[in-house]
Amino acid sequence: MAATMRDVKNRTGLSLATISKYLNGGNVLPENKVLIEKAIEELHYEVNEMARGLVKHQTKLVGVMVYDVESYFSGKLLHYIGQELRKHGYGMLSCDSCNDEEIEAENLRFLISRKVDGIIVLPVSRRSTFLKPARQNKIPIILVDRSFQDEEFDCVGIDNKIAAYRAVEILLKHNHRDIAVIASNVEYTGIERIKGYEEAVTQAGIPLREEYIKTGRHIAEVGYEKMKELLASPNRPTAVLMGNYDIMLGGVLAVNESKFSCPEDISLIGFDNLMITGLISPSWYMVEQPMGKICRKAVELLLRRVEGKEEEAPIKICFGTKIQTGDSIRTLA
Amino acid sequence: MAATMRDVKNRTGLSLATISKYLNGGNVLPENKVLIEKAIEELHYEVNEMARGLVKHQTKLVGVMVYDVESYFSGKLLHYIGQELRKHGYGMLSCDSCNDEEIEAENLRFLISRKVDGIIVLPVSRRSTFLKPARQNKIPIILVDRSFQDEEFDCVGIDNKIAAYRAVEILLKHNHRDIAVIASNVEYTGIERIKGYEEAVTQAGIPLREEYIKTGRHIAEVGYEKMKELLASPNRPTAVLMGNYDIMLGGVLAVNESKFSCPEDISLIGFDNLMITGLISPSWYMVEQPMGKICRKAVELLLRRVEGKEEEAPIKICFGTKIQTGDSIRTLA
DNA sequence: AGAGCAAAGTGAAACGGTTCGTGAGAGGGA
DNA sequence: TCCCTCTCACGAACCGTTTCACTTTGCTCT
Repeated sequence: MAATMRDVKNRTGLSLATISKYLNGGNVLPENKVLIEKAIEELHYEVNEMARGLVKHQTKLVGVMVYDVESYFSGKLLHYIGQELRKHGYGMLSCDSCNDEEIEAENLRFLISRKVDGIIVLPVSRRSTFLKPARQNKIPIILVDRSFQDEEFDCVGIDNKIAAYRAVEILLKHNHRDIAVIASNVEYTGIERIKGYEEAVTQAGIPLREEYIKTGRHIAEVGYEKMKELLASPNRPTAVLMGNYDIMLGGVLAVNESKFSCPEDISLIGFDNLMITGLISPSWYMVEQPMGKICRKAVELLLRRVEGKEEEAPIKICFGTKIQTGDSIRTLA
Repeated sequence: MAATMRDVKNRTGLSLATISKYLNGGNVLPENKVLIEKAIEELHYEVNEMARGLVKHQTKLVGVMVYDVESYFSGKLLHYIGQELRKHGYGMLSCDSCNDEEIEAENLRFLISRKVDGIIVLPVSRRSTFLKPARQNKIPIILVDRSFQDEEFDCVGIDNKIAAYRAVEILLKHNHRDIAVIASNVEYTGIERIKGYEEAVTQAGIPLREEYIKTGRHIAEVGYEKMKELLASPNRPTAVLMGNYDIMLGGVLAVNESKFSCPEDISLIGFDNLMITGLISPSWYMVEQPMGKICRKAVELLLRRVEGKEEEAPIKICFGTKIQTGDSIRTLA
């Protein structure tokens, strides 16, 4: 059995209150300080954060729910958020929603029963209803990357419409006019990106074509299937915007398997940066999100809520994006 | 403030003991059961796992420490372990050691003060000394993938020597004789793999060449640098075994940047499977670890320790590996 | 020397659960 | 009808901290 404060008390002859004061940085006589430190050392005493949490009504634990840990984007997010949280003395309880709304709802209950101080969520669901139990328990929530229309939550991310708009702009500058998009239509983010695409194309005076707008779930398989459809089409586009990391993964796989090559036959621009960029030939044009900044801001915002400066209004924070250049776009005549 | 058992008690008129019995699946009169369920529903009551843990001396939390979350291997591991843990009602507290021994030691203290029930670790350090505090606190520990020589811990992984041996065997079968290896020499796993390489080469009657054995830290940069050295060497090898995922990442990057191409000029075989395999041309030969199995076993073993069947002796479990074929090896005349 | 006052120390009551030893009531057999 | 047994319910103690309201200690100042 691990040592407790009572053991330290017995060894030093001091009271629990004094030990507690020492542990929390209060003033203690130098000789007592030495005494306590010696006892802690000898007993290998470590504060029981659980007991502390019980009386302080905080666990120093933050729940992080991501739509799919296997996705590179989620993994990266977990990395940054975990690091940032630790810096502030918080632990991270991560949950994988496996792209499944039911699992997501169940994960939330789990986090609530764990009494986490706050939750950061990169959601699967399109509607915020599943977050209700957390609301009822007054647990602060920060949305990352994806937002909802139907209710007001704090949210940190990028302006997806503008980001997609800029990506299409690049393609237009290379004289492409037959531009398609493959994106997710199951979450707000994807829908915004499609809007950005439509706006850019329309503003360039090009009529929108139904067949050039491919949508589906936020998974690699969708990218793969839809890219195949585009390549097989009699009106094969000259360029494609792939609206998120997973779709890009599938899309490029489809191109590699086909008789067409990039950028000779088809120009590509993707979303979200990859660690593996250097491994791929040709290197890609990509819309890059400032993941580090996003995560730092999300944690900062959450902790402000947790520490309870009762600022009511939900805050939405948008960061700008960068375009990473590559060889995946061909300039047309 | 969230509802507590006391609220349920007041609403039902029953005692705390009865509510507790209900919550833990004990027998309660049907009418009381209905009463309790109604109260829980109305109050949105959720058990406070922290308070429960305090008296039961368990947090239902497992710490998982990985050497570097950014590494694909670590991410995958976290995914499987987290999933498995949840299945058993445990939460996962994940820590990133950032390839730094000091951070690793600090993370351990963090987990101990969090009173985790057990720890699964994919270590950075080569020596087990940093795990001492956990030992003193009698927290069960399972090592995954990497092991130590100097002390006895439970460990789940693969037989690294044999895996590397088999990889070299493949190269030999394709008539390669000038075979180099790039691997990590900072941890047991890498050292074992180098041994497997040496054994296979020696047994084929080929003398070992100092210049063909490149070692360094377990990071992509090492793979990049060492591969460059090999390619620039007057005795350029015809084939290279890349001893882990990160080194492979760097190694392939170096080849792509060079005037040489794979498999025409140089044959490659790597370690650990990638999600992105399909994206890369040529597709790679790789030694594949059964990650799912490894993680399931690690969790199973840990939970057995946690539940305290006091089997003393440390257990080492080795799974077999598979070779994934690809186009990255050329058959020599 | 004695009053006054910080600074440091203390005991006890929480926090939200579990569990153990008892007690009350229902049902069954003689 | 009485006794025994079985099922549920209950009160109180406890888990390892923090914190509140005091008390003690040791100085300084007059």
